[in-house]
Amino acid sequence: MRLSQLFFTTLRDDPADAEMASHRLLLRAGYVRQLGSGIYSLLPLGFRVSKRVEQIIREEQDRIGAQEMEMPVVHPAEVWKESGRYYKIGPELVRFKDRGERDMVLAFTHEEIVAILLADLVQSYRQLPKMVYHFQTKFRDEPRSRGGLIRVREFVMKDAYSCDRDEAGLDKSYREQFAAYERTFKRLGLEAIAVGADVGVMGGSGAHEFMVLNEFGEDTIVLCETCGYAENQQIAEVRKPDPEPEDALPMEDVDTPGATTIDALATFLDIPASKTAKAAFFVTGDGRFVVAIVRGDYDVNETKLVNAIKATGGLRPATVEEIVARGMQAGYGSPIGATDSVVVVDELVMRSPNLVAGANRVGWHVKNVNVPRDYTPDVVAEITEAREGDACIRCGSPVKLRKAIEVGNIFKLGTDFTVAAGAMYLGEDGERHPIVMGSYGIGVGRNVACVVEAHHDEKGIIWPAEVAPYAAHLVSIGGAKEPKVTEIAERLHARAAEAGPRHEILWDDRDESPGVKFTDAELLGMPWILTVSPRSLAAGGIEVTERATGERTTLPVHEVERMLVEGFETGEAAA
RNA sequence: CGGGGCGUGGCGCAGCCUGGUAGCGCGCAUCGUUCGGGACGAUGAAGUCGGAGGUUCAAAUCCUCUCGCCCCGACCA
Repeated sequence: MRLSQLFFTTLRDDPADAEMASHRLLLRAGYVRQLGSGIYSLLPLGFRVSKRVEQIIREEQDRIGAQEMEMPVVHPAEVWKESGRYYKIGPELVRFKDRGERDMVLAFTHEEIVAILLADLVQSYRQLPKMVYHFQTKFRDEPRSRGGLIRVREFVMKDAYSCDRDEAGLDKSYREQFAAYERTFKRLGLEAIAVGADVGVMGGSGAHEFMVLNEFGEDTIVLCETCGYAENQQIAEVRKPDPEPEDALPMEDVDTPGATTIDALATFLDIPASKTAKAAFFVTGDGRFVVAIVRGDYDVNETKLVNAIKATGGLRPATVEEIVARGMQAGYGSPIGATDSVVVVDELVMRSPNLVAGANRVGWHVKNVNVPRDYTPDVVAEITEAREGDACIRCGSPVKLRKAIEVGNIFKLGTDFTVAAGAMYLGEDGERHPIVMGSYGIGVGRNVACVVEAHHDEKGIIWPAEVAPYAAHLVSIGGAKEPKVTEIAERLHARAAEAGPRHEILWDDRDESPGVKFTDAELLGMPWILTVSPRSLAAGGIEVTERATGERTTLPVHEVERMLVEGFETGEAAA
């Protein structure tokens, strides 16, 4: 490809609205352009990278026997009503009416469609297992997109679905996908960590998320470097030391003016936060009022809380009026005397004696509160957020908390979707059974951005060879005045093109100064930069620079021609 | 949805407070000189100042509404 012909432009200044390196570089180097919030165009360079990423994913899916297909982006809402998710998912699911006033939705994901196809196609256990996948656009009207391609509203996802006879089959499919993901991310040049994850609105019995550490990540993962334990903070548990045993003392009101926070309370009474109880108030999507109690030195983990009370539609913080209406006082709250509330108490509070809790009176707390002596929990569960330095649940070493980006996930779905769609098969036993599904997603654009996050320097992108849009970037210096240079550049360019699509190179044939060309070459990030100039020819041929290391060698023209055809990955260039 | 910020040629920005009819750098076009690390000179093109309404003799500037984008939070396979 001649750079002079390419549909793109590089920017000399950093775009104002790009905080992450990947976003800034992809914009500056002319790989993507933004159309709206969370909506992007892939320019030819970005499109090529995207296709290379897809190809890696495809090869690894094919390797485990998944079959590529394609499902639609626009669905009749009926399908989503049957599975129940039409009502379960909020405004992220885009709804509209077609000309016939029929309810329609934009594809949020494709479990429903697979389940319908299964109901249609599969009758017998002999037809199972099956695994299918596609690369298809999803639209999720997220409340807030951010980070360039990291969190967008419209994106292409590889979503695969396993369809098995039973749980054992699902386990096998799940393990195969797990392994395929490990190979995929390795080939993409990403260090992805598989962490245990919450199943969320997908339901099902188990899930892993593949996470890449990144300070701009939206998830926090809990890691143990000693034993390798890794889980999303949403579900991660840690060992909490047993409190010192004490005899339960009688409750006693204590005047605590202005102490509306745990910090203020602990300071005022000169006690550790671990001797206090913290109350948090929520309202569930199904309208229940929830008081969650954790010890003052911990925070409430909302995901765990949701799971503990099986709250459909999630949680929102309660308003002051809602709290007061149930006999409690924000800032001085506790379940003592509360009415019309679901009281969820963390297990650590249950075994912590004589805590200071709210008196439900402004300015007052109560000392020596003991549960269940002083109030009755409706639910006792582990609902705290793991903290940096807490003891690993497995080995007891201090854990680390790290921000991370989710580059892929795998879910054991079970039979919810197939039961809803009536996707049953006739088993060897002569009985009808629901097909057992798993679902496995990888966001393509997010992975492109993550590759750039992991592979760049202050000058620009450094593509791993397997995802680079072109095999090499050819810089010719001297322009029209140097017919010999131009002739050789033409030849290299043509030779690479003849060798096939994966060998194609990008030739900067513009009439620009060498400085501009080198700068752009480094910004664009092809793994190899080939320089042909009067100087290089005098030195014996073509200057070959490895983008990642900056190592340079000058090789004879015929040698470079050979490499263009046979590939650079073999490593001769650096030798 | 709550909080904060920003919309002025393709990109980055100034001008707004204190109204007087739009400017800088880069980029772009033409010509010439240059040519191994974002060259130089000359000439030139390009802006409904996000949109609507209002105040005023006069609005990029003041007021009201509105749209969009970014960041933090809420949210989130």
